[in-house]
Amino acid sequence: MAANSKHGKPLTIEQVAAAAGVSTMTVSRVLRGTDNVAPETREKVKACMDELGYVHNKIAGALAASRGTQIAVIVPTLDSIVFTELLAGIAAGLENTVYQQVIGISEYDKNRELDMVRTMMGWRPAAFILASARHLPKTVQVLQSSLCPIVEVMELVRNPIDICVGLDQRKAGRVMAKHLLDKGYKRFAYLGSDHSIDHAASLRFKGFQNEIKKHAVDFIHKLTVTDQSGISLGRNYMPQLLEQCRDVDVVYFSNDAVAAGAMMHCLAAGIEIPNDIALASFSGLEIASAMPIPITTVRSPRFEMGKLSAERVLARLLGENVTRVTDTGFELIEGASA
Amino acid sequence: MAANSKHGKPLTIEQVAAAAGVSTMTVSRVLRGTDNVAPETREKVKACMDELGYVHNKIAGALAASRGTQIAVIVPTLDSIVFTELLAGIAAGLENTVYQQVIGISEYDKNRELDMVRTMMGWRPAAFILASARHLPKTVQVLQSSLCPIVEVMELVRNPIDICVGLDQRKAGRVMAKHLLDKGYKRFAYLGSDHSIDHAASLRFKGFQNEIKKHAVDFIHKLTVTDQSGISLGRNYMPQLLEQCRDVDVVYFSNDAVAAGAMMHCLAAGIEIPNDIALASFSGLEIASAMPIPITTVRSPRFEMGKLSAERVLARLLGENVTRVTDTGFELIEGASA
DNA sequence: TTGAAAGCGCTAACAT
DNA sequence: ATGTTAGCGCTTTCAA
Repeated sequence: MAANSKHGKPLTIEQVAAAAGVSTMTVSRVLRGTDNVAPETREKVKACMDELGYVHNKIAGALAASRGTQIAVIVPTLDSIVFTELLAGIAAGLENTVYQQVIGISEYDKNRELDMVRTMMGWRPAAFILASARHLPKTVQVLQSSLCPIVEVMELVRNPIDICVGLDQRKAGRVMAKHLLDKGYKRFAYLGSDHSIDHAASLRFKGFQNEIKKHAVDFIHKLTVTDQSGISLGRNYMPQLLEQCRDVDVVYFSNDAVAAGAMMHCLAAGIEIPNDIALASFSGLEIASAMPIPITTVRSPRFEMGKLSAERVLARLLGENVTRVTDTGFELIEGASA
Repeated sequence: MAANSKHGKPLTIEQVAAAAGVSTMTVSRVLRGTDNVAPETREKVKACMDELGYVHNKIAGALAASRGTQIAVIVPTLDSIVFTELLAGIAAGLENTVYQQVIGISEYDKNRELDMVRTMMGWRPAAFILASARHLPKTVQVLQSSLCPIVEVMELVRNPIDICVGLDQRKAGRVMAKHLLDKGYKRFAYLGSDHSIDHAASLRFKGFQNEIKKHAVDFIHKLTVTDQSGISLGRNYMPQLLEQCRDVDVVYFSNDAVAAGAMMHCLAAGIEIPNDIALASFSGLEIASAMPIPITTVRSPRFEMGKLSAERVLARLLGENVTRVTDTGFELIEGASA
């Protein structure tokens, strides 16, 4: 029977030590699985911990060892599968280590990001992983002062604060533009969330635009809105886009959720894809391939990026030398929408 | 200029105190915004903290105060918007308090949930919020020994461990069944993820089934699969369902993502909704209303449940008396799919 | 309004 | 293989 803390206060190592007839240090060793403890002693201590229902106090542990086991992760939102898959990747990379991720949401707001960094820093995390590459100068300064590994993930940058794992967003735009040009499309439009919100999307836009400009064409229309990015954005603004420019061949979207929403409108309105209009996008989400007409898109390896970020962090924490910038690449997925 | 820790180790309160010419206690008071500190002293200390780039060490703080400011939240997955909206609600409820949520993912696995609870308990959280109502007995025991507020959210239960905020899942099923019966549907089928995985979905199924049985009908077919719940599940298994029973009027789904996937198949296959077949579901997700034919569904108030959970926790932490069980209700949303 | 002393529960570093 | 000692950086409690 567990005789755990009905006494008001949680148990301490000392009580376990007393019960097992050993010193607190021995219990501490068993707890951390370190050093050499005699197998029988270990078993005895473990039995006592079980019976008493003792739970290791990591607050005291982290203070004494002056290092934590939390990895602070900041993502812009959890509303996009892109970031939840990233988190799943990080979790996978951290599996079977002493480290755990602690998630913060910045809501695409740089000031909030700074607040989050400060708050999390209070818990003295072992490392930071940020799913963005644009920060306030102050944020960078605070991060650097922590002297711990810092990963910027998703977007490839030349001069990361510390470590970068990402893909070349401009190139993703270029590649899609090239693909569409090769297919003979000439009259392009763009629909997406506001570029000041989603920096990666704006880089893709620029990459795309640069490519088509090489062929002496430009977007004949660009509609960006400050609504929350997602299916509804595409569903709600596609009619407006089509009204504003009837002579479009193909629409490029900021991401698959928006493209899916736009396709919903087309299906509802009897607009034929890709005959009346073609659609192309970025992300490689489940929904893109599940649509009645699979969406032509570019898949970003979110899970892999998350896993790699975690691995970089672990390597660094072990004192290993680590590749500072990793281009994870991406994959063009040809659907039937273009 | 910030002269922060280039010295290797992070700054301590002591160094701030020295710089400001006060005791560490005074700095501590400023840090926590408690007690009475002379306004001028406060300003002076704050200025020093800013200049030095000091970040409050919450590990030491939590240890000394023997109480943490983290709220442990465990959700089954982040792959469903249902849970990310719940988290957003919790975050909203915690806004402008000293508390922050720490998120854990159980992956619908009760053993993992126990592990998570134990791990999180190590950080001595101020409270637990669990987005499920079924736990291992050991999990319940460990939770109870923590003596802190425990909220079970999403599913309404009679005898919660401590506090419950949720909706009556059976009733949600019943209400939809009634709605469909009223519309004259008679031949029902079901498609969803395996009931051993998603307990709430199985309750809705049972509620639905009980209601139709009152009218002397039962599901003519039920297809449950262990694939990960989502759009793909509906998209991939709808053909199989239709093949196995061609004479169905209406299909009830475990949730909107599955229903949306199924509708994708129908659209692709030229099956007319709701004439050839009607679809009905549960969740009230963005995608349900964005489909070319909006899906008839039942909306669960995820955000509100999250917010309320946080509020209950805060009230309890303030020593207030708290309603133990709250039925948040739900809303039938009539689309065009049934 | 401010300060001094005594821990919070654990672990590093050094014995033995 | 196990124990002893001295903190980790903060807050509590009590005093001034």
